[in-house]
Amino acid sequence: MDRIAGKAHTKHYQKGAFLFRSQEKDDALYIVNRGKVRIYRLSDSGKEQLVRILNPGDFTGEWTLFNPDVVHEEYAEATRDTSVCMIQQHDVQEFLKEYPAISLKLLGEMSQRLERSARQTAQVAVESVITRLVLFLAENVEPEMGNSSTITLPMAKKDIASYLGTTPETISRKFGELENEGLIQQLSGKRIKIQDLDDLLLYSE
Amino acid sequence: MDRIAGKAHTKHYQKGAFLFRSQEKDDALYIVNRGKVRIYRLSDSGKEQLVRILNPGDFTGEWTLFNPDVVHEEYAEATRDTSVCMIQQHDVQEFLKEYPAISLKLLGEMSQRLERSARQTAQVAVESVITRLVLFLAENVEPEMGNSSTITLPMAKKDIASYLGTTPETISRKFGELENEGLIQQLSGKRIKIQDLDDLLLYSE
DNA sequence: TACTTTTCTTGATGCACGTCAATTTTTTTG
DNA sequence: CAAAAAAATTGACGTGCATCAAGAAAAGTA
Repeated sequence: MDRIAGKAHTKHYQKGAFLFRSQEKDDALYIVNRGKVRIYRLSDSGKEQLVRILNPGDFTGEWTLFNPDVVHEEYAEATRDTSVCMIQQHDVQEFLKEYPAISLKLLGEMSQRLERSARQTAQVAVESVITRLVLFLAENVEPEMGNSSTITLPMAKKDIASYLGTTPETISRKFGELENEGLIQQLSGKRIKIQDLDDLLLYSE
Repeated sequence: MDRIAGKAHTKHYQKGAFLFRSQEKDDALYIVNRGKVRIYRLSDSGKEQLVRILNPGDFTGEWTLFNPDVVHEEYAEATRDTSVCMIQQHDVQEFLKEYPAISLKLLGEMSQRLERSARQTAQVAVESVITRLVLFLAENVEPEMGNSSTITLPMAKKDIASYLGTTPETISRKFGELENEGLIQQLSGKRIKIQDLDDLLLYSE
């Protein structure tokens, strides 16, 4: 750990700053220390698709690690003041060779991400917006007592829209629909009360 | 290599047989030797989404390797007579610990797959069908002389439809559209002639 | 606390694409 | 090669959701 710490740089980003933008990534692994980072892609037509949100402890940059000199097109934007820990590609490679156990951990994380991504694709491809939204909510309930619980949305609704491959307008309407059906209640400050999770999940015609 | 070969089993599947189905996967790594395997998912509503097609040399099963006892929901079906090489999870772990270089290779492969998957999600989410189809074609041209080339579709149109998150009917129509525009020609036997790749790529309103 | 900016909501309208159904073409199989 | 099965095509029709626009609410800032 000490050795790693020795090689790592800490870097601060103000809200709105980019850790990197499409194509101009310097080959490093980024580990979020504090703050929040949106990772998204831009389509040809200029619409953005949210890929993932990085919270403290999460990392990104693995792509350039193992496939340097192949560019890819993600944007990483700090959505609030953020500090990250950067380790250069070269150094990471060293550590991985020296401590194989880290590779195994990494492989575990990567396969989880791959799983999520595949599920995400499948959902966007074949499920209706309301179904995607319900599944999204279900994924974000903190397991609590009983079947009713309240959750705090992990991101703004416009980001949920982007994540689910739809528009803010539609998301707004679908939330309304769920509320009308008595399945959820929209409280203040991104908090949602779910009356009954099973009922909610059943509501996907 | 010898050591690995010693642990590996070879297994044959007839066309239509499943290497594994959702949830009932035995913890092993599958490497395709001969034949072709469709990996897909089933949505709640029963529609399938093609995730990937395995050709000789490709592998799957990494998920259970690093996240055993977590089920996930992919189906792997041999679309023709296929032989695969199976290595038990336990043995793979051993090899990885012993030969760290393999982990690095694996990580490279995984990050490529992750990249593809993320791109796939983004495309399905925000691009129109015709754009997705064009991009799909562009990804499958073998780099050839000049700007015009012919490609052989790597899968049936119905599979392309499933892969791109749409229906066979729509795919059929979009191919027709592209042909009417003089951008491609549909030859016999899954062969497509692309007049000019740049023009094709420009055609995505 | 007032001001600015961002996010969210709501309505009206249109189209891309899914669905159902029927036919044709291609592939598979004995 | 003929018969059967699977895949592809074509038409008619309906709808889920995007889009544009404009106002309301919330969050951020001074």
